[in-house]
Amino acid sequence: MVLKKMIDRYKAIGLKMTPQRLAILEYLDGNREHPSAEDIYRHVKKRFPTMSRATVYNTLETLRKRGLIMELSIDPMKKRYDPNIEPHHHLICLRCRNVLDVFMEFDVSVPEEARKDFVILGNHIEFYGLCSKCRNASHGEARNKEA
Amino acid sequence: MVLKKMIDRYKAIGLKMTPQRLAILEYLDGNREHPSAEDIYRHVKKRFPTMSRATVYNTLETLRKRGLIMELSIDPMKKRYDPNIEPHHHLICLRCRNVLDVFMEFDVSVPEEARKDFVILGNHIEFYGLCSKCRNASHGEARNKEA
DNA sequence: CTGGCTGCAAATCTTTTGCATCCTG
DNA sequence: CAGGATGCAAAAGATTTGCAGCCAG
Repeated sequence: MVLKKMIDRYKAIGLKMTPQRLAILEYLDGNREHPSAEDIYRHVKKRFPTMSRATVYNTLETLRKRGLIMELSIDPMKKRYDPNIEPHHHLICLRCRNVLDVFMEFDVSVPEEARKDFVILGNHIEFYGLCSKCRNASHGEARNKEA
Repeated sequence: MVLKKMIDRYKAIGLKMTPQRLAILEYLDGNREHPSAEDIYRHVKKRFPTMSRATVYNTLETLRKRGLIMELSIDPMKKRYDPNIEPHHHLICLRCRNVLDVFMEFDVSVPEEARKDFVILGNHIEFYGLCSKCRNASHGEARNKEA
């Protein structure tokens, strides 16, 4: 269970565990939907009516800074978050913006000369295309404006 | 000259060429800075004081839909645009968010079974790290909040 | 107890939209 | 001269910030 590990790490760093944060951590645990801050807010607010966006944003930023979650630039309009911090890549549906994980390693080393003056610390591959739902539907499901 | 080609294509599609749009196209022509809408707005406004953001956003969206420019999700906070529509990848500085082009091809094919139900139309690799400026400076240059 | 956390509100930044007017083709 | 384009203002969406009060450690 990743959640317990997260909580332990969380406390180990000296952060306080509040019920609000626990709810956020629980929601993120094992979540494969790459939710946005708003997604998270809407979800946790159900059981936590007093929850505020500020708390969600604060918590996400804290988790990100401590390396417990990853911030994704997959969506042009908003940040999305991934609780899976192991290096992996993504399949992104151009139509509905759903995101699937790709757990594979690729050899994408950039030759010395091409990266002169630039220290490469990691990489991330976005594969873009159409998920099965959107592929079979020339209508609906769309959350963006490809055209 | 890419600009002339852009203008020709622009007209060929049946779009009207206005001085404002020409200014935007000129600014984008050969631009390697991967500017945001605001960057473009600020620049063209200098010579075109009446220029409005709406015009910039309208034009960028039109260009994108017609495939004359690419919209990049490189920056978590805003869209950035690339007039170079040939497939290529990017080196992204985590500190100052500057972006360098990488004109290389990589073999990143995803095995059939791994992409079942997902039609892959393309890919884009983000290499993240530190540019030379930021590498040598533990201060300044920062446009974001890595920590 | 105390510093970090919460939540509300206000502010900021990016992008979109409505609409009257303008101007390219 | 028609329909697309412009520009202004207002709205919407995403995120940040200020601050008083709260609570986990």
